[in-house]
Amino acid sequence: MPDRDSHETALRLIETLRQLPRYPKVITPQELRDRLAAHGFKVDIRTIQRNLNDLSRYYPLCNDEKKPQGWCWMPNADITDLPSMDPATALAFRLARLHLAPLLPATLLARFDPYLKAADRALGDSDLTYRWADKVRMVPNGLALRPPTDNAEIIATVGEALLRECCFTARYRNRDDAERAFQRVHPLALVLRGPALYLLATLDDFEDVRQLRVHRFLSADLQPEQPRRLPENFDLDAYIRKGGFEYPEGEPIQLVALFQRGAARHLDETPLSDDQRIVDEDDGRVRLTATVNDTALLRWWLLGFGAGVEVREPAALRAEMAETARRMVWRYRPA
Amino acid sequence: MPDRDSHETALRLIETLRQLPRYPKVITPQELRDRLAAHGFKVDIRTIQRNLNDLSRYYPLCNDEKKPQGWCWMPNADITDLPSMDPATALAFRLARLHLAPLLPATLLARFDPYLKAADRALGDSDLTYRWADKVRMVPNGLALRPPTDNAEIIATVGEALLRECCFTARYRNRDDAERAFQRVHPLALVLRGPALYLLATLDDFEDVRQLRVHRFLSADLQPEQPRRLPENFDLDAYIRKGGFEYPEGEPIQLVALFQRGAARHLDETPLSDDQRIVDEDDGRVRLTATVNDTALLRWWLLGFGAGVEVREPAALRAEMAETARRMVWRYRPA
DNA sequence: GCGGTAAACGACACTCATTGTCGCATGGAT
DNA sequence: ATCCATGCGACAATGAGTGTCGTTTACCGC
Repeated sequence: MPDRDSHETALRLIETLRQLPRYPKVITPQELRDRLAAHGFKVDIRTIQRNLNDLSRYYPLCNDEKKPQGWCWMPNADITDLPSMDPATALAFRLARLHLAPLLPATLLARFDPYLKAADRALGDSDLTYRWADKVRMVPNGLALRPPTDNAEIIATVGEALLRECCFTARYRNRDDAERAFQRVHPLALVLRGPALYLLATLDDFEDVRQLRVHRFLSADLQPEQPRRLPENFDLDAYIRKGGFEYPEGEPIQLVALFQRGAARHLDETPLSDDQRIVDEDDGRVRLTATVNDTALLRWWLLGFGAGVEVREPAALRAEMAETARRMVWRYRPA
Repeated sequence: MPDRDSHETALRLIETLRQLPRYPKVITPQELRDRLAAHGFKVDIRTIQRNLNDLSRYYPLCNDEKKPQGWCWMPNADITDLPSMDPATALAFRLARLHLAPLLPATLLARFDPYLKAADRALGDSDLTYRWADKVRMVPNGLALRPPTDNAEIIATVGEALLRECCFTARYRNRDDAERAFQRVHPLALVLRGPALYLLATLDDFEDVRQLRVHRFLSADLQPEQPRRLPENFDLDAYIRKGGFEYPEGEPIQLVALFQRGAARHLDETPLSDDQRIVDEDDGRVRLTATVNDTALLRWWLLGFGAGVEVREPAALRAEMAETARRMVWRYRPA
């Protein structure tokens, strides 16, 4: 792309900044030369050395003082977005952060911090001294469970192995605290259930698909040379649908239930299904009709209303609720 | 910052790209000159005009053909991160997206798309043809309610008014479908409850704080000149704590409950509280002890287990659960 | 329709930032 | 100790980027 007014230098410098990895990883000027050449920038190594030194005066770059220099962004370098973040996106990040705080492992959540900082900066730039902190909140509508503590490196390794479709070696702590070591973990998929992160994988030479809690790994080391083995006919969606994670997908049913008016209020605004209908009853309750899947979660959700709901149809579900209620009473029978 | 080897041009071009807003907004070369000058780059307007034309050959920029040209990034322009996204962050975005899909209004969720694209690109760059799509899933651990449909412009306007602490005019549809018009909405805070987004605001000349469902706004127009009025002694946290959103914060209690073993399994890994303890009982159940807040959500969560849980302490809560169970049975009494 | 104003743009010459080359210093490996 | 690769200072060449100026274009008020 050599032309008059091409700003080739500027474009190359931007590409240089893009190619630089963040701290733990580094890149040598030689490698950088190849990468840039692949993007159409053919320059001398000397120029790249100079550029890196120059750029490091304006951006938080650093290099290990090794012989083939390894350059990288400093670990806490701010993120610069092109185009930079607009207020609406900044708001989305703020709100997302509120939602995610109890849902994502802490180390993954921390990955968003530079973006949140970018959001604040994007706002601060335009003479708005204001901060979101005083202006957005979340009111939990579920019980806040503590997300498991985790290890940043291990999650990163597992994610990278999954991505690169290679194995990793690992030590793992069982539910009963027994420690096991695996020579080859063949990662198949990551599954989130609430805040819990599961890895589906086959182990060593075995064929069966196992669920491993990511936060139970004690160590994980990438084996880039060891390609992952994929079991024949593995179908992630089918695995989940069939109940691999305790929540098998149920059949669609036509739910009819009577709610106390207050209890069902927010159903108006966040409906259960697209075809949901709510009509007033004579006794002050409301009748909800909706097509939903017949799952354990549905029961759990209905039970949460306590005596605030009465299932009318289907009859089987009504019977089940009634039976559950009787067993609850029995639980609390006087001794 | 004029110096030998300063790469002043390149730095200025990067800053130019940063200052360019995304599509609906535009910036004129004149304004750009002032902005750049504020960052220490003093150049002729002619140069900026040239730069913009040059840059638009390499980046998706466009200008309305108005007389003072308005330049901007094209609406679907990809995001370039400096430093670019690493695989672990890309993974975090993927997982976050899974969590957020049912929680954020669609138009806010869409704000993340460029970042997800950047994530894919970051991976694709390093010869990994691989896509996350087949490898990450979420298993919902709550009933999936439909997030309300919303309007991108209205959310953006509300967010911006909140941020800039100015009013906006609006038309609003009440719960009972009556339409109201407000000359001045004074935005105080945004509150998320599940997927529902509420604006706390005072209206026109009134002093009382109202809750407005953002997705019920029919229109919203920013009034940048009209500064927001803040009621005296408004305390967002206090407002929520006192039950402004139906979930008043309860007193800490010492919960003791017996769970069926299977039901409590995941409590091991995502505890209720930091001091939670779980011990086996003789009858095959487990005894959970934890300090939690005595809230409606707690009841709702406990009820969800149906007969799978028995609250032992505190006595008041036990009595309440027992009473609820009796009323449930009564609900389902044979006609 | 018409003149006035402001912005955009083409042309051009100047200059200095950027680059490749070369030579020397440094440091690790054989 | 020697060799090789790398980093870096110096320097000269050149051409990219800049300000200036003059012309063209579009818009606005009268």
